[in-house]
Amino acid sequence: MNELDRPTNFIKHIIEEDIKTGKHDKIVTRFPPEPNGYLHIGHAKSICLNFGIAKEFENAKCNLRFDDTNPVKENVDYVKAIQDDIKWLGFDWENRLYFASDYYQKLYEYAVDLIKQGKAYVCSLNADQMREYRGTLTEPGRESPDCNNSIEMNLELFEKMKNGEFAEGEKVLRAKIDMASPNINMRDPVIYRIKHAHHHRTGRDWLIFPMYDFTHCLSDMLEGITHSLCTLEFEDHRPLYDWYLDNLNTPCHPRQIEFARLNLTYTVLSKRKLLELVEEKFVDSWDDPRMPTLRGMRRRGYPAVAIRKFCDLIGLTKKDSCIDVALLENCVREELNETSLRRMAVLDPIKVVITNYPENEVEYLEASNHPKQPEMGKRKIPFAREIYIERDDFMEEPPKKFYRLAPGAEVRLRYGYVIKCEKVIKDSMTGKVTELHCSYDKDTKGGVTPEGKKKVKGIIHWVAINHCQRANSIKLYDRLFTVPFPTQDKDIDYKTHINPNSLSVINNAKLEINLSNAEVGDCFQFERLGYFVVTANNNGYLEFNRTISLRDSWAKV
RNA sequence: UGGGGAAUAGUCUAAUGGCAAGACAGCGGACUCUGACUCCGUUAAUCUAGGUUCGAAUCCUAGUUCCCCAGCCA
Repeated sequence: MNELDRPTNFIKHIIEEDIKTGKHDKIVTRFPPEPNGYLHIGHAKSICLNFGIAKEFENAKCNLRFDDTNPVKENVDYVKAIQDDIKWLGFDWENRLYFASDYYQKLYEYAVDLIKQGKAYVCSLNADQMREYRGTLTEPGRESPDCNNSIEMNLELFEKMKNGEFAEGEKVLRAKIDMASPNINMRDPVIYRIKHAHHHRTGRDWLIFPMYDFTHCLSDMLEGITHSLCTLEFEDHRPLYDWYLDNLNTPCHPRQIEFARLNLTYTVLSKRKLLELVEEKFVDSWDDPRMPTLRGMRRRGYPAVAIRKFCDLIGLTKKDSCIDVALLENCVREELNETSLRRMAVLDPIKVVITNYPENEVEYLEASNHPKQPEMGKRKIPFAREIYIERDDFMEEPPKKFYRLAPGAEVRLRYGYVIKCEKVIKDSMTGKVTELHCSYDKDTKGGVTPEGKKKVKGIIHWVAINHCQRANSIKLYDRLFTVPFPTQDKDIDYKTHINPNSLSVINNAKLEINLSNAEVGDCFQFERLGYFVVTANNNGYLEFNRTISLRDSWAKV
């Protein structure tokens, strides 16, 4: 590690220190998703952190562990999708795939141990009563009527819970800690609850399920996790995390460290809200390219490496923060700029006839696949008398500094000739411009400016009408919300800020012919427009998503 | 108003008692067969008030603001 690429954050400092002092000679982290939803960019922060530590430090590993302790919310589809997303992001848990449900038997035994020590009891209070007994933020709670029952009775009742002899909600197992604790998590928290539900891995073998706090610390311990990294809201669960480990006979005691979760401008990142967007049809699905899910971003065309780069750049602290989505977009552009082949495409075509160019002639102009990377090669583009240009690249009454085409004005066709607009033809009914007649200067081919002629500043993209490929659909995506902080005002539903123009579909785009054999997943830069990914090509039936536009300093003025 | 956390340019992150630095965003310019990319320049910050110290973003005291916690969710 040299000075420059030393990725430093407070957690890595702690780990470095733990290695230096000999507290640990190997490091184990874990990424612990609950399989009840799809992964989003916020999870990517945690994945990059945990797996990044495993990559960065010697003798370090990161486990993937599904935190599957709530059978009613979880299912195998999520389990599969999550693994798929992590692989796509570029990380590997090798043979260390674990499930909290694998530990159910051991967890049960630990719970029995707690009962035998007189530190856990079966409680008959129902949910409402328990809430009442718990007290409030400012008032202490009251002890459960069951908290002094005998160990024998508790063992027997817990056994019955396990055997399905009680209905859901009838009993719970609770830790006996302190009903007057200022930390509400310590007021005799629930350890096990009854759920007569089908679990995606254990089926009906278990009818009682351990709660997060109990499960998580013990799973960490069983796997020999050294540093258990989680988000800030678990900070006041740490005393409970430690309590379970301190009160059970365990070979190690992982350290929980909390960091701030990711927030991004112009988006929402809570599973609940994302689910709402899907269910209420604001987007098509979890993998809609407007979603901040990893699947959505993947479909949108975001490269995994760009997301990893982003996660490196944003840093890691305990401060609540909101990252400007422009930083993510910058990472995407930076990566795509390096790797994408250049092509030409006209999204909103207007016909141009080059009146002094011979009819029926076709010539093939040479164009480079990447202006800065000659090793990416060249290709030929057919040019003829009739072409399409972008409607935006012509203005009848251009403002100052408009470098493109206008009546009497000259512009260069990218990789081709300089043309001059001689005549504008309009629809007599609507007044809409339907066609432009231009002349070309044959001495200007391929970027040449003849001696004594003034250099033309404007350069526009084009395709030849009879030698192009239609794009059946190009989806243009924009930010999902119109305001940077959609959830900021608690009195206004964040969904009122949804951008009505977050998706527009173009059905009449014309592509350079070289795109006709593009393959699904290929990314291209359409020159002057943006980066586009191929989402379908069925014998010339072509579809694209626009991943992101190019920066456009003209649009600003 | 109980407990737990956090405060550095517009945003995010460094600086661990010794020149407040970097990225993104913004602005200006150069370059350019992409109004892209690249390059150069530039605006802009230590929550407040005291204290310790030759010296404080950093240590101490008091305050202010913001976030989290009362699921048999994670």
